[in-house]
Amino acid sequence: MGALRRDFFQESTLRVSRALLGSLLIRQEAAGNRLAGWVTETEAYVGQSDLACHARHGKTDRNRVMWGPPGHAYVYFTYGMHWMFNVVTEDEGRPAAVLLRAILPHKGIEVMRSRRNGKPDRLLTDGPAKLCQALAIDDQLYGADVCRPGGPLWFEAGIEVPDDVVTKGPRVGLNNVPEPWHSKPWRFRVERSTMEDLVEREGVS
DNA sequence: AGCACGATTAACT
DNA sequence: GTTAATCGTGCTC
Repeated sequence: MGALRRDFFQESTLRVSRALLGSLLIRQEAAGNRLAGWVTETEAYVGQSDLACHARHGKTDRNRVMWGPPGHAYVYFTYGMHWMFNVVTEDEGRPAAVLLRAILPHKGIEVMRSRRNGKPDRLLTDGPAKLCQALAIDDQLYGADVCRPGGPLWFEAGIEVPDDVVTKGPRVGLNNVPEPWHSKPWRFRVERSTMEDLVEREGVS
């Protein structure tokens, strides 16, 4: 299984968003914990013209990493309590990123349970802030290179997800975003149970 | 300097 | 279905 390289992310954000489904997100902590999960939900945020994208106001201290080279982590804090994790896409100078919205836990589930305060397993990583809590992703990982296996965070090629089980729909949580951006079908999702079936079929232990 | 609001979550009716 | 929690960010004055 190969790690996803920078050229994987230096691509159309919509294609990267779709292609990340089924890949394995790996979090290696300094303390020694190795956590991992299969990506089951993403959203694409595409440049300054996309009025849902944080790049819409131009480059700021918070979003500057989106203007940098692809394959780096854009981590931000919101609602006064939650962290969100994105991967920067497209060519350097073009601000765009994919938001990681959900994963299916694979390794380190005990650690995830404790971080998530003993919540039921199906609620451990089924939201963008939940997966950040479970994987201990916060501002320390701002700008981290996710193309370095053995670093704090990277992706490996995982399970192939066929088109007929992928749901495309509008991005969620965009309260004051005008059309047409509000309704662009830039959210990509696989049902948890479907992902479990695909994993089992693949015979991954 | 002040203010409205957020790429959410959990708890509640 | 509704709503509080909680504070950094970016906009307006």
